[in-house]
Amino acid sequence: MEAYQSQAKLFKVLMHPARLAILDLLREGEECVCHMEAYLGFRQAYISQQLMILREAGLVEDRRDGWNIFYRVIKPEVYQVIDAAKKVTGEEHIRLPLRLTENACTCPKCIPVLENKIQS
Amino acid sequence: MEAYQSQAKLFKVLMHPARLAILDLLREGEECVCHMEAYLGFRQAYISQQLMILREAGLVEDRRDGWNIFYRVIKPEVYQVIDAAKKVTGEEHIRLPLRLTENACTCPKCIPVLENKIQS
DNA sequence: TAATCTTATTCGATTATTCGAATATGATAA
DNA sequence: TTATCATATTCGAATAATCGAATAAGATTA
Repeated sequence: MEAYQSQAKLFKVLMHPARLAILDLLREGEECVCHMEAYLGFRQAYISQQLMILREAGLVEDRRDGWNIFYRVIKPEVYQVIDAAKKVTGEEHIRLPLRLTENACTCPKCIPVLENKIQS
Repeated sequence: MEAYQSQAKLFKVLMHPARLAILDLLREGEECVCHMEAYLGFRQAYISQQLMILREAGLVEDRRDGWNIFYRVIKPEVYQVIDAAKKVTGEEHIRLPLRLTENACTCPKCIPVLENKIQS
């Protein structure tokens, strides 16, 4: 039965809507926490809590760049699990539009946009 | 965010070792409850509880045959989810040997064996 | 109908998860 | 070195999951 423990643990990590949303947001590459905050509409501390769980499960890793911390998925195989689950539930994949608002946060990905606005 | 609720619900069902073991046992077709009892070593009521959760999730269905009730998986796509999870956890698939003991229970699958013993 | 069989359900104590509020941490810029 | 920024952590109350024990349900045979 112990053979099923590690699988069960993975499913336990994936059983939460917010964590699934975060993983979906990271499909195309790393994002900083402030982006997740802006795009998903959760409080910062709440996102950080979910990221901690994903981190402890070994699914994501973080990297600091100046003031911001960027998260990326280090086990891309997890998307096969998620996509297979979508087939079971018969759910359409609704992709959130990235860059909802261009100045959602002040990370290096958004800063250039702000600077353009200031200069013009 | 509601888009992730049904996926999360599926993972919630799969996050339990006993339920994963039951699903694995049903890979090759239907089995009666007494078989699961004998092969998995759980109490009957416990197995029945887990089967109820699998049933309510729409993953399995039951069928009565005389005294026994046979369960079968009605969403075989769920095995793609489980197998994808195994790749993430890096776990070997340890298949339980079916028919551990031939007279584990008295369901129609085992009865012939018992009758042979009596006749000989 | 009564006895017997398999399976299902209910109850409840224990343990785990969720998530808001408050606060800590630690890098950075002045 | 102090203020400020993004992010992390801790705490705790509400809610949900787990699983043993007891018992119910419902088909079947005598």
